[in-house]
Amino acid sequence: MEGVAKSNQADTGNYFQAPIGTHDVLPPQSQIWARVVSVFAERANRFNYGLTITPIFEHAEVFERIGDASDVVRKEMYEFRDRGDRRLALRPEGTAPVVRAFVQHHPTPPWKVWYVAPNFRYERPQKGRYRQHWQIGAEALGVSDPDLDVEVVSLAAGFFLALGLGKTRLLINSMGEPDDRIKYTEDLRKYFLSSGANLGEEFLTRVKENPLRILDAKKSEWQTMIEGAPQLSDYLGDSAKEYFSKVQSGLKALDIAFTVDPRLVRGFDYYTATTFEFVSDDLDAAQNALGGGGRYDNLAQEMGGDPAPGIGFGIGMERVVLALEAQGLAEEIIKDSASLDVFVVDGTDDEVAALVVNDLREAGISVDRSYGGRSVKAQWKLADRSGATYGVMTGESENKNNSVAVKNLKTGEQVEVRREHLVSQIQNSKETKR
RNA sequence: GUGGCCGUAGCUCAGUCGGUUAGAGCGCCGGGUUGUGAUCCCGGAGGUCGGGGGUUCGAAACCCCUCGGUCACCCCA
Repeated sequence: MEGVAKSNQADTGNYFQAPIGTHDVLPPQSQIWARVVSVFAERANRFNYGLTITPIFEHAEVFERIGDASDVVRKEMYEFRDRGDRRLALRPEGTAPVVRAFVQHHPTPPWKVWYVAPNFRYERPQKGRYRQHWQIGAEALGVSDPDLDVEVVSLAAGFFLALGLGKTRLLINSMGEPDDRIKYTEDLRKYFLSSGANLGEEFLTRVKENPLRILDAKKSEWQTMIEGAPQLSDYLGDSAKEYFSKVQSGLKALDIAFTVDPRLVRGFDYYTATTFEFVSDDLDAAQNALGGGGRYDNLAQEMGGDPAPGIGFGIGMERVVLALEAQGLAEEIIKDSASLDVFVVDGTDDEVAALVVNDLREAGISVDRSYGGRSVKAQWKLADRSGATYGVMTGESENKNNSVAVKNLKTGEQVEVRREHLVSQIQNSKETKR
């Protein structure tokens, strides 16, 4: 967007809605997000990865290190100058800030961290692709060891499994060492120029700028030619080959299914050696990647730090949620997490109901009530709709006995319970339900 | 950035070839006697027909612009 906006949005009254490509996540949908994050956090903890929180914006230079050939940097960054005339950018991806933090703080390797954070990319939104999207991810820095590659992949794979997304497929590849890749890129360019010279301007531009990107293009006219292209695997040096085969045997040992995809090149220039991607067949092919990552052994150095290898991945929150919905798991999660134990109906004019609510809540029982002085009938209606297991009502006659009415909203059965026994009674029934 | 489709109540949608006060289901609020939900019955609130301009005696419907959504490409999570 250059210069002044073409039209005055105030005319249309559309200022007060979420900006294009962003959205609000509200209850009960947000329960799914909470579940996804907690499942990941729990697994990250088991793998001894610690939560890391980096700024939502960084100096633009941090992200420029992820590659000049990538569209994310070239045309999708939310870049701006602050009042001190610093060039800043909203985070477009999760790895660069973590590497920057590693370079800045010199933690003892291996430095194993996880994060959940929003990313920003200025692009046309569509299903599963937004201007603000959340990624949940993990990075392990300072050590180059195939076992660590396997650990990182296994963290992600186990996460999908724990969520019930067992059908997620894992694709892996090796980008080799920088020299291998340079040689390969040259040959690839030569091949494309000789065999695809008549495929148009767009094709030629890409051959020039980043021939690797042609490999995963979706254009059907290009497919035959792509299939005949030289394969990166034939260019790997001995050490890269050995590393990659160790990663593969490590995955096999852990029973993690994968497919080697020689055309998996991924979006950022910083990848070296292992790259991987998790795809879901439940999502449309246009954005079926749930997550992906790889090794970036030169990135720390490019940020001015001492050479330090690293590997990590990012998983798209919105896409995981889409996959859960496609699998029919989303509703289940929402149902599971909406568990109100008690709804209190206030049948008197005093403070008793408020006290009952408070006693139950302090005892760890989830409780709601109505406000605004509604009729008892209306309150029972709300109790029903709240999904609570029990309705508890205060009333004149119960007050005389220091008791409340407790009604099982599923069975309709109702008993009078003395207030000093209420908490233990509800707690016991919760226990037996399990 | 390019192209296709779409925009009527909180939600899902109907609205015939342009023709009076724009409808339904669900949801929401209230009532069906004095303190009891789910079913049933009755009533009610809620709409600048995304916004602006135009054509017309007359526009939710037709045209243009714009905002937004959606899908595809590019690219990516």
